[in-house]
Amino acid sequence: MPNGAGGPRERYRAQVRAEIKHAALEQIATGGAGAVALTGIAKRLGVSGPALYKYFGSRDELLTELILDAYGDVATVVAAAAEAAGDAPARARLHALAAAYRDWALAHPQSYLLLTGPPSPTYQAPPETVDRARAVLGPFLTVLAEGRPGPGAAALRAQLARWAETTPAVATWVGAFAPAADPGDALTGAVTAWARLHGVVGLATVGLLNGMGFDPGTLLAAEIDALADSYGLP
Amino acid sequence: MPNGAGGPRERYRAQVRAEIKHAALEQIATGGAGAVALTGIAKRLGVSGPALYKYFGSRDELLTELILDAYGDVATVVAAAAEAAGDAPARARLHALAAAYRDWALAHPQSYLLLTGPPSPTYQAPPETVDRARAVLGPFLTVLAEGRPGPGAAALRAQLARWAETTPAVATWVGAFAPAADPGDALTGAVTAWARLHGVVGLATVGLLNGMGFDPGTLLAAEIDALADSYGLP
DNA sequence: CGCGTTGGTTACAAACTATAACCACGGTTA
DNA sequence: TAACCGTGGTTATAGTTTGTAACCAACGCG
Repeated sequence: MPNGAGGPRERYRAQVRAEIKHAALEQIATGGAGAVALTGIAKRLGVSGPALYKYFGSRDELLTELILDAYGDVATVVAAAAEAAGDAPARARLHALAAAYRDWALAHPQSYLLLTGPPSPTYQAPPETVDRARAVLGPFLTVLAEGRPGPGAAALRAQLARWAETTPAVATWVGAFAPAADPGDALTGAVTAWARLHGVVGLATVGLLNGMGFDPGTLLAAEIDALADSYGLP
Repeated sequence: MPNGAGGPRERYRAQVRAEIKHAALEQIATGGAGAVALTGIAKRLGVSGPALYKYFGSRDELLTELILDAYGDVATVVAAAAEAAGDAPARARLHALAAAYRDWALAHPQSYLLLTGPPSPTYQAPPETVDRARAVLGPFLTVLAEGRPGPGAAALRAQLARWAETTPAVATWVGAFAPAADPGDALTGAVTAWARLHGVVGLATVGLLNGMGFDPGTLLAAEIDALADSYGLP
């Protein structure tokens, strides 16, 4: 029964795995997900070639773990922002969450691309990613549950309410982050916020906003403010 | 001076280039941009290997051309929607433009990913893409020039107005699509619409919206409607 | 103190991009 | 009409990449 520390072999194994992931993250930061080459990592680590296959079964397995780590990072950052925002007005808290998301993404653009783009043709996203994504969106659920969607979102709200009714996992998820709220309202807000975040951040990380004479943060702030308006957040 | 038809050599060359691009698009449709393998295309075309280098200098050069073609396709589709919408109310026209964009993206998700994601580490986006992107956004400029941004977008509007003032190409662009409008207002609307489009469509094409119990089109409609609201479009 | 798991190596297969050298056909032109 | 040379095609080759296979050494555990 391996405890947290484990034997010395396991400790070494964990450390080497961490080093591999660290080197892979450097590759990603410079060249994107496609630049993660196992041989390159091996060279950088001083070992050679197939040794890495003792630690990761394949390149995709390594990428999967990096993706899950990245999701965890952004979830942590967003949760910390929610914590730090304390009991500020809902609109201010929403802006804080969005800023945390944006800052993380713009600080690690290639990692964000890792989350939002299929890195390799053979890669298949693991199912755990949906749980991680829900963890990221949780705080938004909490904040937006304090408002109500406008009439234009009625159709969306109906679909999401039905989703929450028919899928227990979703109901427990929204229950965990917005206990007293109407699930349809909260989900509508979170999904909309997600789309607006990705709209700005996705374009920015890909570089399509470069040279357009405005700051992505300004655009995102406007988008989030409009969302707060239509939700009637104070 | 090559006329439209050109000599027989040029005709043949153009046809083979088109066949290569067609095969590449099939590869993209199934496996994404990373799946474009020159050897695979060569096999499919019955020729072998390096023959393709007589038509495209490199894999990236082929991808570049595909990207420019895809931008052209989107621009055409959106322009056609603007044409078809005729003189309907501005809100209806905006929805028509957004639907055209969404339909194209969801019909060719991998091509959309080609536009919005760096396919390979070595790839460098060509400068023509910005012109193409502006052509796509043009009709949005026209429609949204009929409204005015809300107070929450004041900072963004100021930055974009300054951009239009300092960059002649931008001024002529907005002048072509929204002659009588205030550039800051029109640009704010187009950029915001672009972000909302990409927010929904980007998430959908990557598959992150799968299994979430709602239709991306519904979300996008709500987003566009909210945009029309804050712009005061009839 | 030895035994076996674990980590590491080299060798190899397969796929890919890209270059080089070379051949054959066919359109253009004298 | 006939030579020419440019174009498209070939094979051979170099260099990377992901993986697998076989083998070796060493370290930790009982």
